[in-house]
Amino acid sequence: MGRGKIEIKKIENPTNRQVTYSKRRAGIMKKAREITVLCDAEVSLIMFSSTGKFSEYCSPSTETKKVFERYQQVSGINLWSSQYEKMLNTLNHSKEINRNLRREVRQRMGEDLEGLDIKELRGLEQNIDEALKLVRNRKYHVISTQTDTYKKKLKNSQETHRNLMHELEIVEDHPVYGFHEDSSNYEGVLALANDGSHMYAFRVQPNQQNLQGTGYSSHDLRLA
Amino acid sequence: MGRGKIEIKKIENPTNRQVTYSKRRAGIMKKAREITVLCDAEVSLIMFSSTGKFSEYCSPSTETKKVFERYQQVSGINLWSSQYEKMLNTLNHSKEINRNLRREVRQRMGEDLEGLDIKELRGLEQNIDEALKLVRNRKYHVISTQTDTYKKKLKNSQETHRNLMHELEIVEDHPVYGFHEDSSNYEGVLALANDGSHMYAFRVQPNQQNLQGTGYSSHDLRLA
DNA sequence: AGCTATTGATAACG
DNA sequence: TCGTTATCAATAGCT
Repeated sequence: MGRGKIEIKKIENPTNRQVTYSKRRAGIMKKAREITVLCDAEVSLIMFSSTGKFSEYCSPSTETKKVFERYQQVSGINLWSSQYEKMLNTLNHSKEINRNLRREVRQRMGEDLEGLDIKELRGLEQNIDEALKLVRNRKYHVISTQTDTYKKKLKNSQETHRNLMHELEIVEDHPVYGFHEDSSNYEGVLALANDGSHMYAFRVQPNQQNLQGTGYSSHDLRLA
Repeated sequence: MGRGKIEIKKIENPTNRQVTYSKRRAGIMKKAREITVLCDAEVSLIMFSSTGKFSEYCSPSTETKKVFERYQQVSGINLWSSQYEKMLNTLNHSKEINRNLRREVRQRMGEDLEGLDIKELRGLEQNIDEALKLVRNRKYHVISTQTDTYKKKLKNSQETHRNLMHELEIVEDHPVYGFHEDSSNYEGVLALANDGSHMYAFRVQPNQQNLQGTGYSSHDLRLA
């Protein structure tokens, strides 16, 4: 079709090639459009010219993406194997780390110890023992900091109150009236710090409860 | 082109439609082949007939998969977002769990305690204390089991030896000669169980050393 | 599937 | 890139 038959082989003249590409691209696009309409077909056509210019046609009822998915189903070719498998590996890796971390946590809680030999048990014991000391120290540190704060607050409040009394010229001897609530709070902290009888589930990550299989409270793990 | 012009709209007669599809499919395939050769282009053409029959053409130099990848790059459309994003979510989720587990482990080692209040510290302390007891119990259990085994072995060996002596009619009084090695092993176990001075890194998952950031030994974590 | 009259696509040129 | 046109190619309708 044209002013003369042409051989089907690469057009060496780049200008001619580009012109021919444009014309034939239009033609093939039209054909694609026609076949989709006439024959109710689903078509995806993607073209890159030799200069890298990209064009596509896709039947209106669908998307290129959908066609690809269907293509994948029919052809059995996994289009995203490279990306997908990479990620799958990463995921499996992450899950394995997860399993191991969970096991470590359980062992640090005194569970799942069957697989450990004496050496490991001794290591674990020492390690936990040290951890206990560290946690105790930290607790005492926090407690003392907090009691100091309360003491200061109390002192300040008392002074403020006393000054207030003076200013109001009520010089009767009501020693620290009005501070009952504060001082009870202060005692509450001490009680909290020393009372070891109240058992509750220690939960390091309270926001984790909805995640699959990751209630981290000691209680949960002990029951699992 | 044909014995008469036709309107470009769906052919209602299914037989006709199928015939036209076949003919035009051949035509468009040929066009695709021609443009790839003539213009040195890269082409992917995928078609599904109304009956679901699948055909494809792809320029010889490449693969449909490659074309898709290039398409994705150029169009900016993430073709496998559904699959991919799902997995990405799972991965991120897994990583978050991981982070939290790591934190839990660190806290159970007495690190990273700054974020915990008194209540939580007390919970952690109690929890670790209990874990310590459990680990100790387990250790003693293993030790006693192992010493029992050694005792039995020793006894058996002595008896065997004695019988042997008898059979060889060497009736001189060499009490348990030949058992020096065994009994020293037995003592080694006890020494191992009671010697608390020898510091070494407890490593729950020795096979994890190559995984990113997951040397689980107490030593590693303490230095991290 | 073939055939062929007819329309459609396009190569060459302006 | 665009229009024209002579020519070849595709195909609609029929067998």
